[in-house]
Amino acid sequence: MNVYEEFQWRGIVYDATEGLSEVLAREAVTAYIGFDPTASSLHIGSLLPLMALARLQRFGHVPIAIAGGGTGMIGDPSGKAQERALLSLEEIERNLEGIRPQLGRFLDFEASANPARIVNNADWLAKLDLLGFLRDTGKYFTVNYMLQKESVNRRLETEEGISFTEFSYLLLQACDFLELFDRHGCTLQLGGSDQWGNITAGIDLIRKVRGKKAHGLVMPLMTTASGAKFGKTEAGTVWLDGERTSPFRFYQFWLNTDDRDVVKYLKFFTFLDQAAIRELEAVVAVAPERREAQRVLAREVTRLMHGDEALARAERASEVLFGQGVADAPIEALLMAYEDVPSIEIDASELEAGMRVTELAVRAGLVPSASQATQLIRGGGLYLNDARVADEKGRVTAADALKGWLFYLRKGQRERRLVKIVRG
RNA sequence: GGCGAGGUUGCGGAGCGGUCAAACGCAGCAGACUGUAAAUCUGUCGCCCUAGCGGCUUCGGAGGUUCGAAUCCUCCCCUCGCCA
Repeated sequence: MNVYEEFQWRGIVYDATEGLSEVLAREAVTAYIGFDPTASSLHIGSLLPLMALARLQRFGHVPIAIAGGGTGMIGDPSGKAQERALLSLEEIERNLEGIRPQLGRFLDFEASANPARIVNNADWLAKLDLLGFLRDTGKYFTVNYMLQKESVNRRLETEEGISFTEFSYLLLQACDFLELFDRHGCTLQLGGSDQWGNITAGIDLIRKVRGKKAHGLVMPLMTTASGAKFGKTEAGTVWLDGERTSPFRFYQFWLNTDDRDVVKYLKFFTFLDQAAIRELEAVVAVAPERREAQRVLAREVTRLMHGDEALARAERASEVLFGQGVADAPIEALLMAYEDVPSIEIDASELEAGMRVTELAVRAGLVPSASQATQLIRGGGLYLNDARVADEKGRVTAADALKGWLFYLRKGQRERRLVKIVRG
């Protein structure tokens, strides 16, 4: 099996250029994907392309990840209904620093035959001079061609329109592809399906300027069966950065995958082979309540992203918090959970006179204000140490804490906070 | 440039002098049911608190009329149609 077939059975080929399948079967190809430095961490929306690079490398091809320091200065209009605010240079630099190690996690730079690379397109885009750019690149593209690109066309129909800046984005990404073709013999670009226009622009440029054939492959945009945005939870975006989204949360996110999506996700986000996934699929069909597939998915992806140790902790914390009942849990288990669940500390002295439950919930970060805590309690959605809080005016003291030192707060089923009492 | 329609709470979309923090749908949050699922049903859904026929800030912007304006008037800004 070659990578293309691998991609196909996994369902990640949304569209590809003619002949790509043959090329991938025949030779080792250098391929790239660009990542935008719009935040200091990637989120799980980037997981699919990251995995695609990793798979390519496993099949002997050479992966290049572009950290878009140059394109990030302009802003990709693809998939965006509105013009975006420009990022400052410092922001971009900071974001790149956060993103680089995340890219590295999926790639092997030591492979002797096909080591991966990370490059920053600012290295060449920043050096372009306007006149040179207009003559060397601009001349190869008609405005007519650019207007036909969906990303541009859609924006032409909006009230806001599209700035010349973002309109030009297409050409920059085309330059990237040409540059990587020249520097590293890169002949394949991958991306989300919204990138098709940008990718084909690069292919066209390479053909016109170098007379060579390059390829593109785009992957489906992530959607969930319930129609909600993929990667968003009550708590917000699911980031790859463990500081932003703890491994515990990350693990929980995958564990909560809809039955209808789980097989798809296993194909997308794990290295499990066809047979293993088919087996899990069968379990989902016969005994969905076991959530075996979700468990495996959560385990695989968490391990990949955060490592074995963090995975073990996330699993244990999950067991304690979702298992038999926190009140009966052994102290070591609680301590362990304390490490992984969002938590705060409060001083024992603050509890002497009794603290309002509502304030405790606010302090723990479970709700933004006492008002909302009150509403939550009225709706029956706030739990203290696994018991529903009934009195919105109730107070707690150290005597109410588990083992005398821990409060376990819960909002509904999934949002949890721990509050540790410290003396000092 | 002329004529017409319009800008409402995350989105969509009612309201057109008081009873409007503003119908309804979606999204969100919580409850029931369950499998830490989906679907469904229920509640909630501007912000705050000492939770009350409570306070504060909203209906493109600025003024004005009125006891009282999202609703009326004036000017301005911005969209969308049609005509030129």
